[in-house]
Amino acid sequence: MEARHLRYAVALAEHEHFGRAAGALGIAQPPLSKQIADLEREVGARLFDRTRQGVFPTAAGEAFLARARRALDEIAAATVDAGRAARGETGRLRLGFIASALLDPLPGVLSRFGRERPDVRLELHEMATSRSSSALVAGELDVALTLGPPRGAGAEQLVSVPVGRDHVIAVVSAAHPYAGQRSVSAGQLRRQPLIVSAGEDEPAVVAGLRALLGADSSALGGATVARDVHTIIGLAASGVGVGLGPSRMRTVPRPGVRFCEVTPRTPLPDLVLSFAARDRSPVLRAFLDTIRKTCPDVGAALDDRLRPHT
Amino acid sequence: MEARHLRYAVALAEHEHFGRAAGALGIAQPPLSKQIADLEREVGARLFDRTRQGVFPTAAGEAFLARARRALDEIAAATVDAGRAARGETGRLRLGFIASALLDPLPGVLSRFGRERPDVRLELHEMATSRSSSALVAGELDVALTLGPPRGAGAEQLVSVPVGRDHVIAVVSAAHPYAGQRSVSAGQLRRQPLIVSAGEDEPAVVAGLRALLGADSSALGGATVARDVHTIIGLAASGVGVGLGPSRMRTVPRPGVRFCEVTPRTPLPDLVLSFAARDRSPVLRAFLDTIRKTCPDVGAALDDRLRPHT
DNA sequence: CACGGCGATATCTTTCAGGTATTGCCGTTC
DNA sequence: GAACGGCAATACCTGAAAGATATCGCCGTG
Repeated sequence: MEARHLRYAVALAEHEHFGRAAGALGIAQPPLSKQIADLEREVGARLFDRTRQGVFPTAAGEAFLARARRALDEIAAATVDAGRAARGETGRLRLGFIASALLDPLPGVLSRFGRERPDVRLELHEMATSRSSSALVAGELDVALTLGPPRGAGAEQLVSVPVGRDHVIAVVSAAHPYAGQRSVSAGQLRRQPLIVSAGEDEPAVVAGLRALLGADSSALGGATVARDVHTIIGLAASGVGVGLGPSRMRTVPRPGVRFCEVTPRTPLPDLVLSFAARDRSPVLRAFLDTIRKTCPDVGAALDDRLRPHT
Repeated sequence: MEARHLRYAVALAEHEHFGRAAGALGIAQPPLSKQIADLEREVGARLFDRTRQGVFPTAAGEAFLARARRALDEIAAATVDAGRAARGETGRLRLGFIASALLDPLPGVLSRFGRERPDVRLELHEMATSRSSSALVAGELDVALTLGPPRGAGAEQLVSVPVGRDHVIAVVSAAHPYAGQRSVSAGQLRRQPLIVSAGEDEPAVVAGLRALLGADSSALGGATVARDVHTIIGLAASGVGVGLGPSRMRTVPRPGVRFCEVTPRTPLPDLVLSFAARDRSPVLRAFLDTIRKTCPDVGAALDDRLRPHT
């Protein structure tokens, strides 16, 4: 049995007349008669009563037609759904990210993406850089925001683009002596109780600070260790000491707190967007488009990475 | 798009391999490749990724396949459902009947039919003979049990078969002087308070009684009029008088009551089964079969009525 | 009784599903 | 790195069947 038979039966039921139904189908009457006859033979039951007043479905015909209409609806929906999926309007995007990405690029990216692709199911997984990398390689994530390029086995199958530069800044309470300064020097830091993060950013920040404070980094030994940047800022606000963290923490709105640059400027690993090089998923492409529109300076770099593979 | 395309896509998704899927479908590999290519062109999206490891649906392919599987299920169910409807296993039967039919043939018929055709929706409508007749002609009923053959416009389009003979019997309380008698004579009735029905059976019963009691039917003038046979029996049980009703009321189980024949035996109109002569509905045929099996003496009469039209 | 509308049948044409043979592309293996 | 092999795509051919045209048979109607 073919979809044609269903379409013909439905048209015949609608027009109650072989000639008119055939006309509506764009075929002549004899082929329609034959197709209906074939259908009835295959089903093993008469589906239509031919009377002088018109052609009407039998009880078996009604039962058949109910299913036929649903089948045709499914077939039509199949094409529509496939098209929507192909254009990336529906589907799923599994995003792995480090916690601090929630500070800067993610809020704008996610709200824009959610507006542009309301029917894409977003799955957000906060995880460390190394786990994101292996999850990407294993196909458990579609895209990731990590600190520095992904590392580990299979990393060469990934495409990575830096989406933002980052460096160490300090945060102090508004009452703190440094609060009025535009920047804080390494020497000033050595004389203060410090607050650093134990989160994903921590090793990078600590490494940066070691470089900043020089051989005499004993100040780090006594540093207060916070769970995340929010805690750093909270502790700094209450005057416990000078908080040190990634420049992205500036975006956390918090009264009674001042952010200062640290001199010399101490770079941190870039925030990096990465995904499987062979992934051609339209949802991913849509997400990359959103990234491109949200982070203007990323556009060219992304195009560079994508061109050679297409 | 044809069902073939859906079947091929589903098979390809299942086998993840053009050659093996084609084998399972009983065709060669090139036609399968072509059909899938045609399908992808029509849908306007690539549905399968051909990799060295195998052939796997894209996101669009997954969306398409979900619909395709449902469409194929509907198509398969269409044939099954049509077959069941054609065999009268599913559907609807609208039955009109006079109240007293609930006493005798209906309980057995309905319970048997319900057992044999559990998926047929039975619609029961108690109504007078004349309304059943017009409802049958108008196509609002499929079959009816009436008192006497259907009458009124269009009655000649109906087929009728008597399903049971009937006559007047009497009912009295166990304490009544007539209680021990096998039969009651017309003369005895003339000397007693009588209870008759005002229901559908009433005109027929009254007409029968008039014939029975002769010109001197003044006893009827003073008769108590009950709503239905249950009331007649109840009143008779309480000693109000002698109840008169159709012999079918014997089937009402009730202690403290005795039924007597009335002499001379006074026939009532037959209980008649009727349906539209042109109705070929399998559910109706199944119902007629049940009637035939439940009321053995009806079989031949039904066959007589059906043969010439088939 | 002739006519006209409608579905079925007969016959021919054309399209296209499916078969066979072959090519092209990789990945694997000596 | 060259030969091999597995796999999908392509080229080309064949046959079945969808569809067109012409006609028939059946009724109901004027």
